[in-house]
Amino acid sequence: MSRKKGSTSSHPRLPRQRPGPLGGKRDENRKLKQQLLLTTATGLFKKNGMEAVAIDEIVDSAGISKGSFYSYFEGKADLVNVLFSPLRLQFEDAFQKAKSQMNQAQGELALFDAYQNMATAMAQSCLAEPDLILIYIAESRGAPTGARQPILELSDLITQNALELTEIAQKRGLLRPFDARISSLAVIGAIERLLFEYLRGTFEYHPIELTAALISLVLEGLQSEDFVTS
Amino acid sequence: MSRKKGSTSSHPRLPRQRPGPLGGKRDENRKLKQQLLLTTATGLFKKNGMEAVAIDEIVDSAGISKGSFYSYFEGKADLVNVLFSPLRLQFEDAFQKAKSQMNQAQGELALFDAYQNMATAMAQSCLAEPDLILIYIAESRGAPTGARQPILELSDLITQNALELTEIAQKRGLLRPFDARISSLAVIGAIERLLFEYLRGTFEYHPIELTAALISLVLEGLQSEDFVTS
Amino acid sequence: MSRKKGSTSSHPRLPRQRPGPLGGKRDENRKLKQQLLLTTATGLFKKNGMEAVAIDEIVDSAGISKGSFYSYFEGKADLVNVLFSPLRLQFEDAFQKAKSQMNQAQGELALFDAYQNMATAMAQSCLAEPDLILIYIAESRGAPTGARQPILELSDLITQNALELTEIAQKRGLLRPFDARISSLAVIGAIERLLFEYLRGTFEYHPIELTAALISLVLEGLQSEDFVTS
Amino acid sequence: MSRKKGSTSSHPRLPRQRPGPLGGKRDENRKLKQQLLLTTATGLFKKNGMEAVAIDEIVDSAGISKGSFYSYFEGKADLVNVLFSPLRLQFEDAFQKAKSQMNQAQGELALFDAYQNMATAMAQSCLAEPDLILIYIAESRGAPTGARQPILELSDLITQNALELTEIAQKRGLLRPFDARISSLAVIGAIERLLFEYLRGTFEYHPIELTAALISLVLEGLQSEDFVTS
DNA sequence: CATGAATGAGCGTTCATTCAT
DNA sequence: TATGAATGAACGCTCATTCAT
Repeated sequence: MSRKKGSTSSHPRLPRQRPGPLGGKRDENRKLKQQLLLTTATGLFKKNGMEAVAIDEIVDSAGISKGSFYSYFEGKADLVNVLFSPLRLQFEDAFQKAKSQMNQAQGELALFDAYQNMATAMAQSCLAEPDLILIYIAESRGAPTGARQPILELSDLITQNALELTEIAQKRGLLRPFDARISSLAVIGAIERLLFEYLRGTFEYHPIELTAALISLVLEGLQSEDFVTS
Repeated sequence: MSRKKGSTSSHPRLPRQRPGPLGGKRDENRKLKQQLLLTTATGLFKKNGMEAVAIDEIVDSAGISKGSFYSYFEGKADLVNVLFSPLRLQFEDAFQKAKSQMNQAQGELALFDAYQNMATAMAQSCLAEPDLILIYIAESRGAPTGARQPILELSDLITQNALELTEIAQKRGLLRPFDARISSLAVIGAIERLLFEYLRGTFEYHPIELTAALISLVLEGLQSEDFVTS
Repeated sequence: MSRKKGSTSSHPRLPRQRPGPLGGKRDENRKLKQQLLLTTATGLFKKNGMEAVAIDEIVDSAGISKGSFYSYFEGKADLVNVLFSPLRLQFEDAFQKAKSQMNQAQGELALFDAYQNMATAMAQSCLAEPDLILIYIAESRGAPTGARQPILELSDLITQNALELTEIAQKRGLLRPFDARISSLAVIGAIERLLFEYLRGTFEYHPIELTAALISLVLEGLQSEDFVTS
Repeated sequence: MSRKKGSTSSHPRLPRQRPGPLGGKRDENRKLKQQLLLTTATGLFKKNGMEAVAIDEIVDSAGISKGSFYSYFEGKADLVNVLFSPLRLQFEDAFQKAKSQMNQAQGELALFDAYQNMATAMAQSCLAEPDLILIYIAESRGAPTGARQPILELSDLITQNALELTEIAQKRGLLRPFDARISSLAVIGAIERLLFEYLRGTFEYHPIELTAALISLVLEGLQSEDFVTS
């Protein structure tokens, strides 16, 4: 008979709650190991792709037992979820702030500032976790496997918010009224591809120039008149 | 070996040649079944992703035995190769024609025409085989599995030729001398993403407008001054 | 990649190390099961030949799951390797000792002793693991499959060392200077065939008499003058 | 419904009888193709071992259809049977002749002659079909697969007759009364191993010297007094 | 609690044999 | 009659997940 911690969770399969007091030594150890698994998985996902990485590979590389893995994560999908959660929160936050700033902004300058702030925040997130971004870009168009779901959700989040921001910008006269779905998707596609090559190292570019190009893509998008003159 | 006879024999066991006369009933049947397998696989790849689709799934769906599969294709990788070969040839052809036309073109008009022709040819290829394009876009950033190789090669082909064309266009004064790698990647990224959403059906757009947008992306790229004025 | 992930990962997935303490229950159990698999495989190999025995057969006979098999061995070839390693070591050892003893031996008596010791050691090895010897003899001329490699290496080891020993014995005047390759191969061939029939049970011989015959083959080989007087 | 030749065979699975008149063009063609299959198979068996050679490989190499193969042979086992039949007949014949000659021989010289004749006949058979002999030696200790049965039977034939001949020779005083089973097996083992290495080409020996050694093995065996003086 | 041994369905691939054409 | 397409049971091997210790 398997001993079960009296826990607040009614879900029998969830990872057990931390055992010791919050912040205690056990809790800390738990977090360290979990982090180690996340980092190891990130490296392997980057190198071999998410589907090709077996849990055995992760735990062996991390020097942690497989049993432990399942006490930290429900499975691969959960690990990926945990892996991308912070990024997702940061992006959600950046989008929310941008939207509210834009709605409150009075002049064109304030609108630009809102974009600028958002772009900066996101760029920082990206550069802080380049491997994660690389994995995201590589996997975000893949088939909706269980493990890929968090990534697809992140992709949807980005797509949806980029669209909304574009629409706001158009309403506010910042961008010309070109079809917002098309222009937002084009901008996202362009950025992702550039980042992809940059982060893979295909591309030994001066980050500054690349950043400039990316920011200009975000800020000005495909607003030029030329774009619509087919 | 891979189950695989651990033998030194390099016998390739290539798909057998037709037995009957070249246009005979058997030959025709063979082609029909091969086509059936390709079509079935395409549908499954589209829905579930290439890696997730087992040979069993393909042959069951097609109502063909597993053994037969291996008389039509050498394996999964070969099937994918056969699947994408025509597309690849069409793209290679379009790129070659565009490059030679551009090198021979005298005026700006002729240059535009070359682009236009290429874009039209490619658009036709894409719209003729939407599922293939969808699979391509979904898989083209995945890890280099054996089966994925033809797709990655196609991706490289596109990337490389887009770069060369951009450079030619810049030399010929058609595009402003912005970094060709950045602008070609951005254009490809934008196009692929738009096609992706369009072909998935996320996006119920008038094909005409989308085509116009895509062609304008190809033709004018990110040439606007605004783009570089960060 | 036989079924085999077509991946660049070279992760070896070696049999896991014991988890508990070195002499603990788990460690012991591990060894017992590994031994069980080896013994079961030996029995099946003996009866049906190495190639004809499927992993399924081994694990079913042993009452162990297929997955477990691969935690004990890397594959069929590895199992065979592990199976024959001790024998190989014993033979290597016996050959080395014989060679060094013979090189140091002063009189003919000492030379004979060296042979005698080697023959005795080998005879003990053979009689301790009759099934292994039987498998070795049955397979040692087979095609070089992956799984058969350890056996072919053992065969080469024996052939090579028998030749060297014969040459030493000739140099030392123990054997007449007949072509060493021919006489060593003839001796090996004779011994193997005798052992083969004896171990199969075709042959209900007094082991003592057989042993005497074998030792005399080793010791005196084909040294008689008659042998070369065609 | 499969058309069945009215044939004398009551076995429904046997290869059909030749269609045209005996010796007619069809019959000749049949024999040529059958011979081609046999030759091709021999080459492949020699290179890769009998078990590893698939019927596909044989028919592809021979440029004959698989369907035809099964009209010439019942299967792999039957092919092997047909392949070794002539050799078997030659050996049976040589043994029979030797036995009757020896039983009728009056002096020691006549006995020697009988041996000599037999050895010569067999040597000719061996040198006429070296690949067959190589296959025989490589496979004759393998597990009794269906396809290997004719080879094992040939091996038994040789073993049994060698024993009988040895016993006759001992009775007639030609060989010393050492255990006939042991000495006959030792001789066979020695010969087979020497032939094996010679035919593989491991061994670039003057055939004349090798033949001399082989004949002396056959003729004088292990008759020396030394052999039994353990 | 941590550990890794156990499980077994699943994968890509092979092959002897049958049979429609 | 000759052909090779079709079949499907095997094979060697993998892996996410469970659970006894």
